[in-house]
Amino acid sequence: MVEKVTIATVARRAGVSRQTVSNVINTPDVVREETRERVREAITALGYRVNQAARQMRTGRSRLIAVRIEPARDGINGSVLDRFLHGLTDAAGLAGYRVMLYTAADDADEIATYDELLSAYDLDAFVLTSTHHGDPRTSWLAARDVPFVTFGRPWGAPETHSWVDVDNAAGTAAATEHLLALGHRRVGFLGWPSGSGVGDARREGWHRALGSWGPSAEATDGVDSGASAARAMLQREEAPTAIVCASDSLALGALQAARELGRDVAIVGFDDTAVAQAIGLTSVSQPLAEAATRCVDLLAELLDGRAPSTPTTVLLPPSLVVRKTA
Amino acid sequence: MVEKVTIATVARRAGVSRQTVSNVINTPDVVREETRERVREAITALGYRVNQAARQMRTGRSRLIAVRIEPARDGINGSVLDRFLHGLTDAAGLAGYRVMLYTAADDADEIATYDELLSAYDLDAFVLTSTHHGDPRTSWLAARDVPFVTFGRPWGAPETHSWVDVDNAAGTAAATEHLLALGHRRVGFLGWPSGSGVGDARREGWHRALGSWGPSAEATDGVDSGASAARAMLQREEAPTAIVCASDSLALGALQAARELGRDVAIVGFDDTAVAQAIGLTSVSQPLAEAATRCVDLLAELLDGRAPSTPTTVLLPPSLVVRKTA
DNA sequence: TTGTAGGCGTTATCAA
DNA sequence: TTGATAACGCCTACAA
Repeated sequence: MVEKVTIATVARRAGVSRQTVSNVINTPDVVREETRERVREAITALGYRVNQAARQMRTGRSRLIAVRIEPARDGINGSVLDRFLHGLTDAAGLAGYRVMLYTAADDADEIATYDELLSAYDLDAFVLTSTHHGDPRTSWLAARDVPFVTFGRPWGAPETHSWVDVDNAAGTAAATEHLLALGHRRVGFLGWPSGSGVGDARREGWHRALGSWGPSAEATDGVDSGASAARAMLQREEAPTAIVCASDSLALGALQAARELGRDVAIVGFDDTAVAQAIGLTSVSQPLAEAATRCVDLLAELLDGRAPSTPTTVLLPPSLVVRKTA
Repeated sequence: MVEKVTIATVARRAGVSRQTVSNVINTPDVVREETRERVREAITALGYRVNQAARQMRTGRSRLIAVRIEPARDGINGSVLDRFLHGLTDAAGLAGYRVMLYTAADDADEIATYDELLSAYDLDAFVLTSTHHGDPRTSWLAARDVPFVTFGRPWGAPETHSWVDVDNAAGTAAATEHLLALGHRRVGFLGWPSGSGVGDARREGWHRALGSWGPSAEATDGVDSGASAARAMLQREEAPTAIVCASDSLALGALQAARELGRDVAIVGFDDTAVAQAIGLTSVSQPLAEAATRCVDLLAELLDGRAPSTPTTVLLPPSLVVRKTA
């Protein structure tokens, strides 16, 4: 084991007090240039690094942010969170923060975890994903003045906190416009049952781009339910020649239905998951790495106390990845 | 902000000294039952929780373990790590540890990160994934007496540390036996170029179950390269009627090739990724949650100093998920 | 079995 | 501009 290098070691080597070393690290401009240089040399020569635990004891801040890792329920859509997490870890590292993971079975469980993480580890902030209507997590955190941002807007709630989200409606709108440009006129929509925020926005984008209501159907997320809903839609009169779907799972189902029926239907999915890449499904892609970076930016603002009085909101445009199915 | 509850608050409320409270927490058997109960009541009544930073200052241990989150390079295989991470976070939580994430561009970068995490956060241990031949990470950690386990055996290196791995050969062997039981006699193998440890083991399992060498081909991982390798294999004389693949990506490629050629070929993939689930691909599934749990078990052993003198190794059997393609 | 004293490495406060 | 001192919350050693 290497001899532990503390601020005292550095101070001795540079011939200054510990406090001066601390100042060089935290408030460099208050130290005379010459002294500062001497201390910096000592720091690099000794390979000194601030001990976070000790710093945390004094400052009450841990430079740790927490995010929940959800089980990949669907499998297909699981990798979305994965990519977001990677981006978050990268961006946080650049800003001098580390990411801690936790799991939770539901909202109540998650709130209990906040409580524990906060008192045991002095967590600096949280990043919440999968926001939804009536989300109890944000108000719990807000009531305790715990800094946080959400990836996903506060559905149905007042915008009292900063958030980052992807413009879901713009995504399906772009998909619809792409299909219209290809010459399709009867562009259908295969979405989730209404009430889910994200799902409603995706339907809304399709409707807006179409300028009217085309054929549409609802199905819970999944390949099989998507297939049967698509089958029904394709067997109606005035069946669509193209379908915009709320997810890659639904799109995959639609693809199966079209194939079974021997119909040539253009299909666009959402999320650009691995499945889409693998089978050549045209899909709407969320800028997850950028979303993660923006989350960290907002968090850093909050933590540095330089946050504007009104919460910042960031709406990122998705992009359409055109492949073989449309 | 709620008033901070420290060990002193608890001591005051229970009418004992701080030391007694500490004993109740860390060495309960040394405290008289009656006192212990009184202290415990105070702890729950006040909602007291040990402050990890302060504890860490004294003990030098952080109850934090770190694991690298890799970018989902392939997309298809990316979710494997995701599921492992989720299991790890769960298991670690149960054992009183938290998981910290980091990213790294390559082995050297990862080693630099170890150094930083160790001195700044006093990390207790690391979980390494994606072990490979000539892996410099394990020796770096071992040289510094840093506790770690690997998910993946030490390919080509002496077994000087504990590891958990999935029996890759058993997976492809089970796939091959399944195909033989279905009546196939010419069972081929589509794998990665030799030299990759995991890939070689998967080929070996196929060979072992077959009892001889059948038709085989090599391709770098990916749908397209898998498709062209499979196409070539299927166009040879004595073409296989079934193919065991080293990954779902390759399997997907093989599926495409078979369809193009109008051939009815049974296909089995590896990893049971989202793609396999979505398209009904029969695939070998790794018990990732269990692998994660075992990693935490081994780590806990190491950290509690109750590790056996020889490293423990755990080899988990994968299972075959039979779907439509075989 | 319980209590007292001291120190882990850092930074805030205040004095020089 | 720099330095001395105290304190963050906890645990180890030792004394009672």
